[in-house]
Amino acid sequence: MLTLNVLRNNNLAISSAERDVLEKSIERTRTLRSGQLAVRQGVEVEVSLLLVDGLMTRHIDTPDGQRHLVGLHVPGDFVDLHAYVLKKLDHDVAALTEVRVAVFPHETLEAIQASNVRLTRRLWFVTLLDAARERQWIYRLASLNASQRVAHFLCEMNARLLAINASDGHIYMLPMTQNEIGEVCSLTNVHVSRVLRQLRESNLCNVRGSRVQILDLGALVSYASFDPAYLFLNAETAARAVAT
Amino acid sequence: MLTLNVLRNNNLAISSAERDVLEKSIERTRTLRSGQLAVRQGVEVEVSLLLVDGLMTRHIDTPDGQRHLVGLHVPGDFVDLHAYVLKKLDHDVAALTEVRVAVFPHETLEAIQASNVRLTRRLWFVTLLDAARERQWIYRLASLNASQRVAHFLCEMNARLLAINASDGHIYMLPMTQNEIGEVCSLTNVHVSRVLRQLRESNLCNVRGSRVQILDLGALVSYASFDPAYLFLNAETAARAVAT
DNA sequence: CGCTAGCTTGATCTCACTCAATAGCAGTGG
DNA sequence: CCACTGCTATTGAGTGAGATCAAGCTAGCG
Repeated sequence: MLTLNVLRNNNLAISSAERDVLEKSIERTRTLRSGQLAVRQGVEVEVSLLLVDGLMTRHIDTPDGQRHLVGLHVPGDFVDLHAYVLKKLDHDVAALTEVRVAVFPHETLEAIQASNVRLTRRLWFVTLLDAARERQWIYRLASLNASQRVAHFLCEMNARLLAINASDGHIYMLPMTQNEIGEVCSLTNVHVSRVLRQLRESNLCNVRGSRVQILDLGALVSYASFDPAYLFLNAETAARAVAT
Repeated sequence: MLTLNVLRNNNLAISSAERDVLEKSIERTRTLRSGQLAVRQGVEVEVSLLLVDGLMTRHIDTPDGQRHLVGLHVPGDFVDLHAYVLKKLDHDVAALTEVRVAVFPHETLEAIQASNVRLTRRLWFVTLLDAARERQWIYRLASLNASQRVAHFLCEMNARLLAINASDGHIYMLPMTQNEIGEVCSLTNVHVSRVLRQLRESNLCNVRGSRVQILDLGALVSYASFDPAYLFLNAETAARAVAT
């Protein structure tokens, strides 16, 4: 009963009975070291992974060896549930930090789909939640400037970590290098450094190493035009994600 | 039996029996005029729409009145099937041209989900196909320069229109203004104009008004780093999408 | 102690934006 | 028939945000 504790305090409307069903579907847990690839683009897979601890990325490699993040996962997220349906993914999945994942064989997911309409809908829902976040990432790249993008990303992570009690609303740990933040926001590490200084000097937030401290959440949210609707949080969490 | 003819020649592995089931789920068809909003962000909906004819957009409005496309739909696409699961969307859906859509009440989709596991999986699949395209749009914005982005977009549309026999592999109609292409690629209309000229002068493709003529598909694909894997086309269509 | 990875800061450059002017074309009405 | 309006596309000139290149700096760690 311990593995899926992370699903207890989140915003998914999953009942404890359903959590038990999922818990029973876990074949085993795995640990991946930082940087390790979990799923490679184009390779057929037969299991899906739920992230229990750490951070994982979805990223697309470019021909010139760069990579770009198209998703970032926190504990409680299925990192590749869409592989249950797509079978082959259009992107890589990798561990950003050392992580622990729960392994769900697709056979057991098929059993759930055949027997439990409501839980199936919840699983479908979380795959579409990923999609909603991806759309917002498009918006972020298309409409915001460098510092707004970083601010928006920091707001998103704050909101998502709030939902799993990994942020107190103002301070959270984000074990990412400035280079990796750049891979999210499509900026060079050099410019991320400048942007973080600017956000610090504007008294919006203070990012030092892995520690993110939001100094003025309301101002940061407004600066980044952050609206957490796309995260489908419960009302209380959504409120905390935008103001004190 | 006419409405869903568009599903006949595409890449979805939907049997004719399943197409019949879908056909019977159509409550009615609607016509929307160019520019008309079909779904507004945040408003609960009870039907989903399948695009039968014309082009539709998914877009996010910015606070300053700009809009950015996060998706573009061609005939045969469900434009908001994800609303069946999410209930409220995180973005708007609008008609780009005059369009005809088939209306699927969510009740009938629920009936399908309760009774037809395989078809449900196909529906889930197409919602995830949208997500795969959205990820590629992130990649496009993050990794490609202006002319590569436009080239990539033109390759994508060629591939998708090939799948529904609306492109012969080199020439297709794309009723979009340069401003709208800019909303896809995050460029100003002025720069889109320059980019199209550049692509024309490089003998890659010739875009005039609504007519797109690809002069050298192999070169265009290579220039844009276009790999159609994310579209999950059948092998034959995928091959035609990248070369003669 | 030296090595390496990550961060910081400065100088320069460039791609795409902004502003602005012009042309083409369709529709509309006198 | 032409004049007028509005939308779309084109082209030029100037500007700026963020990239690139390069040099130090800091801190953890064998």
